[in-house]
Amino acid sequence: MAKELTSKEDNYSQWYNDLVIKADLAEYSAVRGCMVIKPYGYAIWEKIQAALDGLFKKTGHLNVYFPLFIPKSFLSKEAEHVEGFAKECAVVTHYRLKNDPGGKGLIVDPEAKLEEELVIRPTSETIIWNTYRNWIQSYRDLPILYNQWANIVRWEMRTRLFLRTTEFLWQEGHTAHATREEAIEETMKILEIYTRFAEEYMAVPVIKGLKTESEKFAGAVDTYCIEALMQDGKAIQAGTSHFLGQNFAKAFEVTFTDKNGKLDYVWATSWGVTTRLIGALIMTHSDNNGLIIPPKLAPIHVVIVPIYKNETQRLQIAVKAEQIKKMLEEKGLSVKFDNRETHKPGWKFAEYELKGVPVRLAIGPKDYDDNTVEIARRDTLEKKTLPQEGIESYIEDLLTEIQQNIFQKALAFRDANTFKADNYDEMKDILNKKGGFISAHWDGTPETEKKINEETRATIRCIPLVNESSEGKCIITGKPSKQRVLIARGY
RNA sequence: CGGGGUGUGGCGCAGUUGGCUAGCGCACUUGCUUUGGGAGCAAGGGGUCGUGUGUUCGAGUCACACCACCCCGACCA
Repeated sequence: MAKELTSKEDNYSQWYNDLVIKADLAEYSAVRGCMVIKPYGYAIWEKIQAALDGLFKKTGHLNVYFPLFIPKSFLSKEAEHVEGFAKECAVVTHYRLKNDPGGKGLIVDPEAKLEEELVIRPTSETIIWNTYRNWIQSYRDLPILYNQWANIVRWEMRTRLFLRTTEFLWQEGHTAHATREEAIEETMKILEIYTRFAEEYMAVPVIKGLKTESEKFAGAVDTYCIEALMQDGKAIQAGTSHFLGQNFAKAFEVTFTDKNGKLDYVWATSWGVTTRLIGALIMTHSDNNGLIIPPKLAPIHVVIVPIYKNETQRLQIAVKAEQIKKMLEEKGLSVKFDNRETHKPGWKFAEYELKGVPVRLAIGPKDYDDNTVEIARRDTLEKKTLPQEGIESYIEDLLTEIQQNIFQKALAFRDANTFKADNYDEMKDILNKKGGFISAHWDGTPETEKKINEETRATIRCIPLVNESSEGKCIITGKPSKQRVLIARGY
């Protein structure tokens, strides 16, 4: 009663906003377009970081940290890159404030103007490649496989919690290679890592694909992505991996001597995922009762709620709860025993459902007498009473099952909302009625792509990598097409 | 930047044609009773009504200006 969520069916976008706020993941800050990520939301981000960081390290990547500030001149060195980011850069022009002589607080000191203005990084390719120039002389210095966890600023016109904010957190990998083949291999390797992470940890099924010319990263030769489908039928890009060719090496004069003594430009990749993943996570699984968090990313796996009528029972049950908590922790699970006396059990049940804790245990007087425990799973809302004996292995298995179940559910949803369209009217009809992924033939031209976007507000999300090649005709122009592309309205 | 909307205790809102003491729900504090699906009763604390100027005997209410935020578009992960 205290916290009513707007229902998904009623207003999806409001449901999402309510959920983020009421589950205490994040809130709006005093700064327009920027959010405060609260402990529970940040805990999910930390889980994401830990898992991805492990996958990066296993494949030989190391973490570094580059500055937040980028000299303005760096950005302009790669022509397409400037074009892509110029419109959304925050710029530092001064380095000092002073008291207003008129007595009205602080003003920017006009004496303290920077000789060269600094851009707050919208991405770090330029400063990193400017630095890599000094680190690379020979093929022996390659490859460089670095990543950084950082914050980024892109001055967005319209923002939404986690999905699009002016400042956001991400990881950006920047690698340098001796050959084109090796750089492409790296690009694909990372795409695989992202796919695995999305599906195995986030339980979000994704489509691997290649971005079209007009959708690719400014400065890349090829941009690969993973695309997921949200419950409202809109697509979201969950990660990108770019093959940068020699574009940045040329812009920053990064050359190396190869085995044959020949001078060449270095080959590059960059790749990233952002706090937007949290938005995708929410929109893939959650329901009208609140969040559903996959066990592998849940800050709390199991919550234990005690139920009692008097002090004797409270103490007895607390002892039992602590025992169970300890057994579960020995299995490596994160367990919260909510023994607050300030809230009633019913309140706690609702609260942890809202927060998406995968498993809830309730122990009351009856359970105490019978050596049982009531176990409730968040994904299906099923409740069972089971013996305390062996509960820890049961829960371990249950968490695995929940992880699989929500993935399967999301996969089934995506499959049920992926449609083939063989003409333009059919496509528009699907878009307007239910949304979802539309698989259709496209003649490959930017003009047709633009027309689709302008007339339907949908975009070509990607050219799927796993794709039966099928001859067909472009749904707009009727020109021949060799394969279908994935079209959807997106976030 | 265009269109729409909202600013009133921490949150969500009501407040009539200007009228005397600014109210309701939630949250908060204290006490008692409660505790297996968001408890009940009682008592209490908390407000420059977004800002400024004006009209008026009198402004939360009317006028003008400004500011902030939210939603919908164009841009984007």
